[in-house]
Amino acid sequence: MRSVDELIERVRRQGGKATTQRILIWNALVDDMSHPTAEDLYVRLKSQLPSLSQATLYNVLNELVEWGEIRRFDTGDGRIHFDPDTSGHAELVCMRCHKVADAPEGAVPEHRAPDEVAGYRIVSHSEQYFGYCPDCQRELDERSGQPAERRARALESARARGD
Amino acid sequence: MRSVDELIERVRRQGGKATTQRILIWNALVDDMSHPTAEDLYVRLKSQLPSLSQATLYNVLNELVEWGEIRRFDTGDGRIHFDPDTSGHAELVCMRCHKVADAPEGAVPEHRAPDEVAGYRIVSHSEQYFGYCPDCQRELDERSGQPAERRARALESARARGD
DNA sequence: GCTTTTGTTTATAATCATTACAGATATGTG
DNA sequence: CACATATCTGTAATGATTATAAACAAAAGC
Repeated sequence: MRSVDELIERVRRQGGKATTQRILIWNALVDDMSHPTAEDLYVRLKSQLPSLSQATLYNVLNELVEWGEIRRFDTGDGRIHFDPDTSGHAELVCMRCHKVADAPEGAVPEHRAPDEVAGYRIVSHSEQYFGYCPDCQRELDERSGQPAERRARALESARARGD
Repeated sequence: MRSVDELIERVRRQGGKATTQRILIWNALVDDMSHPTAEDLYVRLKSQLPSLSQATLYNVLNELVEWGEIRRFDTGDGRIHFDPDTSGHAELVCMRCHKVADAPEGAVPEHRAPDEVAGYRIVSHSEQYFGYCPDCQRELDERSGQPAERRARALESARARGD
C-alpha cells in the first residue's frame, strides 16, 4: 500500500471512514525517510491542520503499525520513531546522540520478512544496529584521558544540550 | 563478558566500582531468557536486596546496554524489554498481546553484527519480527464477523485485561 | 587499619511520551 | 436530507523513566 487510494480502500473494507486526518497523516509519512517521532510529525502537521489533536495522530500511527504499513522502533531516546519503509533495510542508531541513519545498501545482510514464522503471522520486521557514530566516537576519544567523573558530567550535559 | 569477574574487571578498568548492586543485577540478567522489563527485574531483585532503588536498576541497565552487554527493545507495550542474549537471534513479537518469543533456530536468517558499519562502531544489534501469535490470530478471526465498533471495543478490553 | 576521595546508591520529586475519556463532529448510507 | 456510528478533539490521567541531592561504600593512600 503506497497510494492514498489504497489506504482509503483498506479503511473502508474494515468498515472505517476515510477521514481528513488519516489521509493527511498517511501523506506526511509515506515519503518521509527521516525516522520521525510522533512529536516531529505533530509539529509538521499542525500547520496544515491546526485542529489536529495528538490523540488522533497516535491513534492513526498505531493502526498503521498494526497493519504493517509503517514500522515503529526504539532508539533509546525515550520516544518511538516511525518509518514508512518496510522493505527490509536496517537502521544504524547512535547510542550517544541517538541519530538514526539507514544502513547503506550492501553494508549488512538484508532480507524481506517471511509471511509466517513459527505460527506467527508476520506483518513487519525491524532491524537495528546500535553503536557510536563517527562524531560521538571522536568526542568519546577526546575525553578518554580525563578523570571518570568529569567524563560522566560532560556526557550528561551533552545529552541535556539536545542529544 | 559472561562471568561476574569479567564484569568487575570491566567496571574497574573504567575507574568504576564493583558494587553489590551491579553484581546482583548482572547475575539476575545473565541467564534470564524471559525478555524482562525493568519492572519485572525490580520486583524480583527487591526480595534479594530490599534497599535496591529503581533509579539504580535503570542506571545499571543503561550502562550494560551502552557497553553492548545486553540489548533493549520495544515490543509496543510501552515498556522496554531487556535481553542478555547478544548472539544475533531475532525475536517474534505479537502486536496484540505483546508476547515475545525467540525465533526458532533456522526459522529466519541469523548473523552476527560486524564491528563497524558505515563508520559507526557497532556494539550490538537487534532484530524483531512483528505480527500476530497463533492465539491472537484465532481470537481476531472469531471476531471478524462482528460489526467494527464491537470489534474495537473487544480488542480494547482485551488489552486492559492484561495484554 | 584508618582516612580520604570519589563513584554510586537511595528516596523522592519531576518529566514527558502516550493513552483514556467524554462530548462534539464528520463520514457514509439509505 | 437525515440517521447511525466511526472518528476527532481537548483535556485529564497514566506510568515508565530520569533528575536531584544527601547518604553511603568501595578503592586508594598513608
